[in-house]
This record gives sequence, structure tokens and C-alpha cells, in this order.
Amino acid sequence: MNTFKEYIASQLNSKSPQMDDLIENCNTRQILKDEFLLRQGEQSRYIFFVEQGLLKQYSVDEKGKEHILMFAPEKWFVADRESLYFKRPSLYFIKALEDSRVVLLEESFINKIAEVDHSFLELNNRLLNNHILHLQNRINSLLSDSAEERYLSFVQTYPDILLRVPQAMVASYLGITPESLSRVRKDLAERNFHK
Amino acid sequence: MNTFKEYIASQLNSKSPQMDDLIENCNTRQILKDEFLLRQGEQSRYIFFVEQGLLKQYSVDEKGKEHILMFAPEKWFVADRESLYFKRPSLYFIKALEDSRVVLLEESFINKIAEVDHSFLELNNRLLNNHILHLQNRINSLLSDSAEERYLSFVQTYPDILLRVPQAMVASYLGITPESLSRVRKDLAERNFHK
DNA sequence: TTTAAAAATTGATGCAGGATAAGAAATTAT
DNA sequence: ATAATTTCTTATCCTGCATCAATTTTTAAA
Repeated sequence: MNTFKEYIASQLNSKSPQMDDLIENCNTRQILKDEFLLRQGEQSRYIFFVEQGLLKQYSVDEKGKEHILMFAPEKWFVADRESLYFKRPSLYFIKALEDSRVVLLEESFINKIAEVDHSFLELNNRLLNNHILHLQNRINSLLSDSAEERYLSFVQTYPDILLRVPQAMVASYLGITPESLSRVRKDLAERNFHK
Repeated sequence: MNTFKEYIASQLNSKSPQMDDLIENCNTRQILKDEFLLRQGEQSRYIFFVEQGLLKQYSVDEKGKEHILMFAPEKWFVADRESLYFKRPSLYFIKALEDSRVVLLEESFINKIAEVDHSFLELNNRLLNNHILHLQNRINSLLSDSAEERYLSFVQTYPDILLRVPQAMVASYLGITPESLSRVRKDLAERNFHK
């Protein structure tokens, strides 16, 4: 079923009825493809947990061009922490790429659940650290790697997402145009063929 | 004096003798310019807090080119969380750009101090969230902005660092060559002059 | 099954920023 | 002060990716 409750249970060895209560009291919403969970300029109120489906977080620049910061498939969290935590208007959009089922977690949820079960803080910490390392490695990749190298590591890291989104969005995530990605793939295919 | 103790006191409204004990038991080290605090391939053991001086965190690619992930001046934390938290060999170097005084915080320090003063968790959380938003915005900037735009926001965001490091390092942080940065600055200067 | 719409490819051309090299300016050491 | 390094600039040429425009292919709708 892939629920938030199951996910938490799988990540925590302890469990309690009070925790179940808290989790079941969370808002779960059914989202249609192309629906927004957050818009640029709004203040974000939630951390989103994806039970089913796929979301994207992205910005839109002055020329109207989209830049994808992250994809969030099943079992992932997305949030604009700048907006949520620091109460600023968001710079980003969060939108469904497929019909999705999403749990909305208020900022206070973390504290509440941590009170009930202290080991949850440890999980929260692991998630934050994991998030940071991904962002850091992505920055490093944008600084160091060519478009082709970035594409190859995307394929390695997110083979599943590759199959679920149009190539133009992969291109946007990689920081190149769809045309360039098409050429990168062509080159790779040709080189693979010629040996 | 700019000590870690003072920094914590300024960020937390509570304080206790036990906390002072913990903080004073931390390892503080005097680092010379160009000394390493972490090398690629090593496992990182500490979060570093800069009391005095300036550090850089960077990677070195196959061609031997440096890519700066962050600068850490006074009152900043740097850590390779991937290595520290997940016990993996680090992908990055951390090195002093000036003679520095650095506090070494073991991973367990956070937990220990949190036990003594629960409000520390709140501070830790704020720091992590702040770190995440910076990384996120930097990714967005690398995806969306031209070299010139990135330079301008660097100047806005880190005017102090600009004056403390050679331009080549700013270029490395921005993801361009020193030559390109020199041209960007020339163009800006000319345009400013002509109006 | 045909038609329309969306996504991906391909080609032609342009440009931002890279590579290389050489000299000027600024620091640091002697 | 002078020499030796390091840093910064400038010029030329080059390349990776962008832009624009036209097809082709795939997917979805009628």
C-alpha cells in the first residue's frame, strides 16, 4: 500500500499507539496530474510525503523557463524549507507529474512526533543529512561534470524516474535544453554501437 | 573573541554549567594556512566550527581542477555530512585559506549537548534547514543564471569573502574559469562607467 | 483508425564561456 | 629596493551547449 505509516514503521524500530494517532491525523490528499501543491510567491505550510505518484519541485526564470530542482517519487519528502521554516514566500513550485497521493505534514508534526518517540529525531536527522549530501553532490556535479556525465549519473541514480518523465524534464533537471539531451543520447548510442 | 562558546550563547537563550563543560571539552585547533582538515578519500570525523580564519571545502576532478563547494569564514560550520554521518570516504577536501582557529565537533557532540539542553535541537534544526536552503538556492542559480548573474549575487551575499580570497577561487565557486571572471568584471565595470 | 497534440530528433547557426599563451600588476620574500 | 612568485588581465582561437526552425516519432483523443 506504500503509506506514510508503513514507511515510518519501516524506518523506526519502536512504535506506539500515540504515534499511530499522530500519523493518522495527518492530512492525506489525492492530487491530480498537473495540480499544484505550492506556487512561487506562496508561503509553504507543509512538508510533503509522496505515498503514490510523482512530484516535481522547480523554479521559473524571467524568460519563463523551468528549472527542476528535484523529482519526488514514492517514499520521498519534498519541502521548500526556506519558505516553511523561515516563513518567506517561496521561490519554487511543487506540482504533480502524475496523479498522486500525498501526505501533508505541518512543521509542528516533527516536534509532536518526536515528543512521543525520541528515536524519531534520529530518523529526521538521517533524512536531513541525506538531503544535504544529495544537494552537495549535485552542486559538485554541476560545477565539475559535462552534460553527458551528468546524464549518465542521472541514469545510474534515478533509472526509475527516467522512465516516468518526458526527456525535456530530465534535461531541465540536468541544466541543459531538450535538444542538447537528445544529442547527448544520440552520441552515447552511436558510441556504444561502434564497439 | 569570537569563540564557539560565545556563538552558542548568542544563539541559545538558555545556558547551564554542564553545557559549558561540554563546550569547553571540545577540541580547538590552531590551523596554518594551506593545512588540511580533511582530504578526499579520508573518513571525516568532525563538524568544524570556524572561530577565526577561513576554510574552503572543494573537490578535485580527474583533470586536477578544483571546484569549491563552500567557503567557511568565522562563525560558520563545515562538514562533509556524507562522510561523517554515513561513514563513507569523503569526496572532498577541507583546507585553510588563512591561519585559522577551528573547533572540532564529534558527531556525538550534538546528541550530548541536546541531552543537557533540549533547545539545542531547535538550533541544530535551524542550522540544518538554513544549510539546505542555501544549497537549494545555489543549485537553482547554477541551473538558471549566467556567470555574470552568479557573480553579482556572490558579491551581494558574500561581500566579505570576496575581499579575502583570490579571484580564481571565486571563479571556482561560481563554476567558471578565472579568465572568464576577469572578463565578467571588466564588462560590468565598463557598463557601469558608460552611464 | 484517423486525427490531433505532444515529445523527440535533426540541422543550421550563434554565443557564452573554455583553453592556451603571454604579459601586466600586485604580493611576498630576499 | 630587487627579485621571485603569485594573481590578474588581455587577446586569439575553440568548443559545448543554446537558439531557432523544421521534421519525424510517439502518444492521446476523437
